[in-house]
Amino acid sequence: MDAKDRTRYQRRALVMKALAHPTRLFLVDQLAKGEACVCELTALVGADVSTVSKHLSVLKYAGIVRDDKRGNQVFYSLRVPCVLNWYACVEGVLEATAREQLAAAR
Amino acid sequence: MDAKDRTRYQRRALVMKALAHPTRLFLVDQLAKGEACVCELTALVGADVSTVSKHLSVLKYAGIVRDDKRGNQVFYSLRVPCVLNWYACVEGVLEATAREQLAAAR
DNA sequence: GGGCTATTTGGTCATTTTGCCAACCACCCT
DNA sequence: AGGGTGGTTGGCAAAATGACCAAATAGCCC
Repeated sequence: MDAKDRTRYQRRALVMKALAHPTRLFLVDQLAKGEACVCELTALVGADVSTVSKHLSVLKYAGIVRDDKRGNQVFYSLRVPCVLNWYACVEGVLEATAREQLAAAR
Repeated sequence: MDAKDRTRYQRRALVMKALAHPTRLFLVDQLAKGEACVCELTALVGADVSTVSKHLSVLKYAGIVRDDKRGNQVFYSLRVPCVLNWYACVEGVLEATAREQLAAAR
């Protein structure tokens, strides 16, 4: 892995890292239904506003969501919906694991 | 986000976290070409064997790779190839970001 | 058995990540 | 201007991660 590879994988990892947190996955899931303001998302998550705001800024920095300030509030929306396709794969991983554990226990 | 949601997103995050590291992304990329033993992967990564071994165990725990001990060495292979499809999306995110930054700088 | 190679595990330390609070900024309204 | 609401930022303590070394384990080969 030379220097060029390293920066390439680091950039990719930045995007993955942004999705490597339960709250942020939840936020993406909510935004899949349509844009929402920080206040709505905060209520749904059930954490401090500042916490949710920081999670959103991580997603934004990674390029996954976009923000749009309208009047008093900021609306976030998905910029790259293709991440939603990952869920099927993730569920596949989890199911395969569950199945395997069952088989091992038998 | 109730307790049930939380455990669901935590399980998903476990899979995402496993891929949220440059070295582990590199390992998955290598394994996409076919199985490889820890010694080969260690040489490719260029880090301590123990470090690579731990990265592989993270991937294994997440259910992304599988290990197979044959004689003296352990061969790892991809268990869920669908993660390879994510790269296109990640690259899409990165390209969109790059394009947008160019536009902003203009 | 003894030595050798391949891999995992335990321990330690430095770095990063998270979450909350408090303070601050931006916008709206009167 | 002054007050209220909605968000972001800075700071800090707690928790999680990552990398290396050293030690332990497992499977050859002689």
